[in-house]
Amino acid sequence: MENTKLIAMLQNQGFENSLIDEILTVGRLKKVSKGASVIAPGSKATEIPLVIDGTIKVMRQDKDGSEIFLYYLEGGEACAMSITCCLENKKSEFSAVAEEDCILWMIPMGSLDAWIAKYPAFRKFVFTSYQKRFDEMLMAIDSMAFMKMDQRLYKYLLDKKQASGSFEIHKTHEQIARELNTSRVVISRLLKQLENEGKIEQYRNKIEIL
Amino acid sequence: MENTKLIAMLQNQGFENSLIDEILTVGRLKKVSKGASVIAPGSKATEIPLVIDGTIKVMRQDKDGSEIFLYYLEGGEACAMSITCCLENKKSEFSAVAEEDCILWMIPMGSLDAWIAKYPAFRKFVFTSYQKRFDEMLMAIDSMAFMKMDQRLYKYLLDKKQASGSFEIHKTHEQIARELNTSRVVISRLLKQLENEGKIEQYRNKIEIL
DNA sequence: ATCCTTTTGTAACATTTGTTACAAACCCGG
DNA sequence: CCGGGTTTGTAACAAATGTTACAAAAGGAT
Repeated sequence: MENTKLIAMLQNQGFENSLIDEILTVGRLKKVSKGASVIAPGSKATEIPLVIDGTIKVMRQDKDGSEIFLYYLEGGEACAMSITCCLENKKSEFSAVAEEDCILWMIPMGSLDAWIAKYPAFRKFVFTSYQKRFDEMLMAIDSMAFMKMDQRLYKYLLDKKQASGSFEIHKTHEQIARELNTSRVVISRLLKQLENEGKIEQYRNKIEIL
Repeated sequence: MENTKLIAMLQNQGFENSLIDEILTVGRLKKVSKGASVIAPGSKATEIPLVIDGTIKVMRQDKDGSEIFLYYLEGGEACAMSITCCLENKKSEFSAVAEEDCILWMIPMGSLDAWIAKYPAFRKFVFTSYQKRFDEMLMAIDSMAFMKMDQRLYKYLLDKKQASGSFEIHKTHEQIARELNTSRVVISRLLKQLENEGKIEQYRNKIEIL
């Protein structure tokens, strides 16, 4: 049944039938359960993950374990970074973790360059993916450069709502603090503020957006 | 003579001879003097600038005129963002300004997709460009996310030294403050600190890196 | 219910960054 | 050499963020 969904997804991208065949032949299904790592930083990508189902959280990390949330990868999206990693044979600069249980279609890098040369729709797909990631990295940059933590937090909550399609966010203050690279106390403080402003309601392990 | 340099540059990329011919035929020379805008935010790119000579400063801006420095484009490099803009027909998300007098080769977008399909070396060039830009955006993200202003400032100075090949940086505190999106007083304070630590020496309109 | 762990609330304080104001130093044109 | 603009230095203070410490509340397991 995942196959059906995958095929629909590929057709939806306008992929040529022979390309779809190749993708199905060459790739493999991979299930990743919530919280598991999809790409570890420093690892070498040899396959490109295409998200069939679920959400993947992409983050940047520094040496001493701090991290900063960048964006979510959702159904139908591929990890553009992996594409370059594959083509350039470079190490991953990201870490990616399954935000929910995920189903991925792993495409080995071997065929990539040829597909780009051969299939216009694939070319378009690859460049559109790049564009999206660029945009999202720019959003992350904008947040960090131009916004104070209270705004960043609220934007984070709204983005999370958007990505999950739910008004309820199941995260602890500690987790949120990690993703925004700040401390738990700061997040508690600002969440309380947002609550007072009537923008959210708080429960244990849960925040509801109003 | 710019043509000689351009051709050498293209050959250096391993471009196929027929591709070089096409690039020469289709493109046009553009000179941009120091301080002039190369890409205004919100403008639509129809040509891709390839830097023959000089340095271009690429920044992100927000609505109220604040900006944040992202990276420099130097000789031999193309603006990856313009490529996606062209292919996707989207508006520019950046602003780019000539940091010094620049000579550019402007390549109209029309031929792009065909070249990517046809020339392996061009494909490689495009993806390498993307990779570089991604890396540099990540560096910018790392700075903002994980570093305090004093470190960011020092890194900024070292990057500028790297890009210009000179130990002397001809900028005012005000200009630096703008690029790091902070205030002049903060920069003066931190530069004084760096001076006390023996890392730099300050003069009017000039900072020397030791 | 009781114990234990996790999560959240809060206070007090330190550090970093931003703001305002003004003086001093420098540079250029006349 | 004398104004007048620009650049830099500095102080005093405000606001935002980070840190430490501890208490209270919630939930799960036995």
